[in-house]
Amino acid sequence: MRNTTPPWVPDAGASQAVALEVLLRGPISRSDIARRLQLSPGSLTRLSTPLIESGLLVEVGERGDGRAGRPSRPLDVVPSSRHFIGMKLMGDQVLGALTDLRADVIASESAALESQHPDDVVATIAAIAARLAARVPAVTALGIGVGGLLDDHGTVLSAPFLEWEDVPLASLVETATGIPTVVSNDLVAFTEYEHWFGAARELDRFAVITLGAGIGYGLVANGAVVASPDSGIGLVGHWPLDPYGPVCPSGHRGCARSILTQAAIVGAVSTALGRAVGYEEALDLAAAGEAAARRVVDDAGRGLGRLLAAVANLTVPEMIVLGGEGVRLVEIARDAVREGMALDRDPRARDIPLVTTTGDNTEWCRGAAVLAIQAYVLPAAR
Amino acid sequence: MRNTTPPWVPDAGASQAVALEVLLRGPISRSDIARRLQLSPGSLTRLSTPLIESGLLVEVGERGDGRAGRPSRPLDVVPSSRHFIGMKLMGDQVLGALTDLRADVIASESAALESQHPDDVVATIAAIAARLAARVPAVTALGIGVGGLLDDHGTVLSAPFLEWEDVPLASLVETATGIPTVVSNDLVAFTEYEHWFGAARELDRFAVITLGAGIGYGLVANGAVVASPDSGIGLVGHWPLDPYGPVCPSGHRGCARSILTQAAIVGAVSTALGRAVGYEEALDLAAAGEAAARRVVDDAGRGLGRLLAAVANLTVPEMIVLGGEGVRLVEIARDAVREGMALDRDPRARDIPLVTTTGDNTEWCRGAAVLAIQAYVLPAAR
DNA sequence: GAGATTAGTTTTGTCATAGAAATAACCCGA
DNA sequence: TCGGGTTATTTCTATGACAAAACTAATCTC
Repeated sequence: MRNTTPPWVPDAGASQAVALEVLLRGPISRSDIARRLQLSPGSLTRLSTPLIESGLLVEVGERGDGRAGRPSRPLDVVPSSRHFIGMKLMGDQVLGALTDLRADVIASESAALESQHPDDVVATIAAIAARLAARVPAVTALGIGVGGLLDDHGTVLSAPFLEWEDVPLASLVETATGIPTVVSNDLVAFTEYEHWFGAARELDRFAVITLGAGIGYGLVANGAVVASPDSGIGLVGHWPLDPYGPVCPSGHRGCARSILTQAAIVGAVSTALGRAVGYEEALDLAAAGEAAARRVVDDAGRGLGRLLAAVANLTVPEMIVLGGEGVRLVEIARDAVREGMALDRDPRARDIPLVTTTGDNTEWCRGAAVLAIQAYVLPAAR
Repeated sequence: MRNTTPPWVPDAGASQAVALEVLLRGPISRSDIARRLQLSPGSLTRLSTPLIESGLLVEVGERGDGRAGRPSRPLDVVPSSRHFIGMKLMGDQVLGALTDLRADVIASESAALESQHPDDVVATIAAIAARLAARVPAVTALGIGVGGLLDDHGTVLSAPFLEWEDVPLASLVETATGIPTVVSNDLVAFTEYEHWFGAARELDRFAVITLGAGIGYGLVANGAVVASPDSGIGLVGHWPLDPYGPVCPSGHRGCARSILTQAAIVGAVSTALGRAVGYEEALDLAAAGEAAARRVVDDAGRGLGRLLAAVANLTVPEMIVLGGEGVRLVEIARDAVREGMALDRDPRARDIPLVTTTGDNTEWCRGAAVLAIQAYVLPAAR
């Protein structure tokens, strides 16, 4: 299984920029691109023609939007001209998705892990990749999101949920599959997805919070993801939200993990009701007005609101994207979230739009696919 | 008094980039610039020669640093080739400083405000500017830092400490002085200074916290200041630091303003001792081991530490710069600061260097001067 | 003093770009 | 229906910024 896809653009430089502009800003006319990139109209003809001839771009239906003048002939990428695979590595299973050039999911697969040994994990990854790759002529690149600490070369420095240390995952997978592979932090991947193709597309500043087994956080400022070697530690997990709240395993009182995680909510509601309930059931009960569940969910919502206020105060985002498997909490406890947010927020400060994603599990895979797309599309940084 | 300075560089583009590189990275050899800007050595000769001939750059003493090969002839800007004025506008007075191209202070002046009426304030500003400008052949640009909300064109939208709303300060001052004027938020200015010429020079990510009458905050991420229309509200002022702390005027318990400001510390120590003490005296008492002062100062230090932890967790900075008139608190309560920071920080997360500035009042002026320098030096953004 | 090494200059050819003018394709009102 | 206004795109050409390569310069090492 070899990578047979043609290169992204024949040459680097302005061609790259034009292609990237079309990839990111969807159908866009030559003149708009010229304005954005500060190029002359003539240059745009010269640059776009070979990209169209190579099959990467196409002219899509004219846009006669009622204005005077010759209608523009917007350009768009052919999403299906390249395919990518994005995977999310979890403690007990691997999720994978086959996507196009815009990270839209074409097919998805998953498989349970037999063990957490790197060899088994790589074999599982390769098996999923093979099944997904069989559906298309070629897969250009593969991205894997891992919750943990990583270096820049795709080595997992530390992933507690797998009990891994210093596993060169990218090169192992690349060898096993023959597909160029990038590995990065799952939250960085998720954030990149929102940045390139998701709800925060085109925004210069936004934050991401995910709810689920843990609390995830990602940040984009000045048009790029803010990442550091510490990304992956989960720095907001023990954020103090409620001085009178429950105690978490590390001994913090009322920290984000003790209030906001699925386990915390399930535990609190189960204890209150004297029977085991699931996460969705807990939210359903709260929505139906059951007093104990309502209280737990509202406390969580208020805590989330305070966390959002903290993020908003320190990073002045234009939007906050909420995601993760547990994101329905935001919907059920929307008033409490707003209330908690108002507590720590100056009334003069502008309202930050809160956007929730579907909470679908393939979200993580799309994020990982974006990593692969970026590795293919972006000028190689040396 | 007219602006007679020559333009920054004859043409835009690569020349700009070379000049900027030299301005920001101090003495630097042609070959280093070529590497940084991805230009060929030949291009560097071509680009640097006219800049040297125009008097902007000079070759400074050779650097034979023991390595083999021909020694480099580092280039540097001539700081005294251009002069700027930076001002800090306060409720009762105006501070001004005359600086060179690197925002180093040549002379400083201050004057009390007769009233807060815009006409009086502008007259005071113009008087200081005239006295400073008399010391040099020409002043290229003038920058003013204001604590409050501003728009992009130098209009003060809201400055509570002056009771101003919608005052077009930049154009008023420009008319009164004849010097091109920019007005911006004082914290943005301070942050730009640290970014361009201060302790955080060259860093890609850092945060700034200032202590004084209020608590200031600034952020640089991905190599640029993160600013929003909300910059200037003072969003960290009511950050919750201590659930059992004192109550601030807005009714928040244990918020940053109620613990960290000079007024809060002075008030707490004075109450405890039953007599009025000043800020420096309160810190002196704490340093000398006086129990009540020690306790107040340590509480403040711990609170500051928790604020720093919050900033560090959400913005993953490479450094935090601490400044403002009250910055000596950090020195006196260093252990408490570290302790507070450790409370909310994952032990696996890397240590963030804390750097304190002098707390000198001209710091704010240098920041404002950097605004003027940037307005002159940066390619005009359209 | 020869060779290695790094810095900077000169020279030359290429190619990307802007600029201008032409063409295309629409709208609108007469 | 036709011509004028308007915007998009193309064609053509001249400029000039750039890289590449060869060369000079100035040091260190052996």
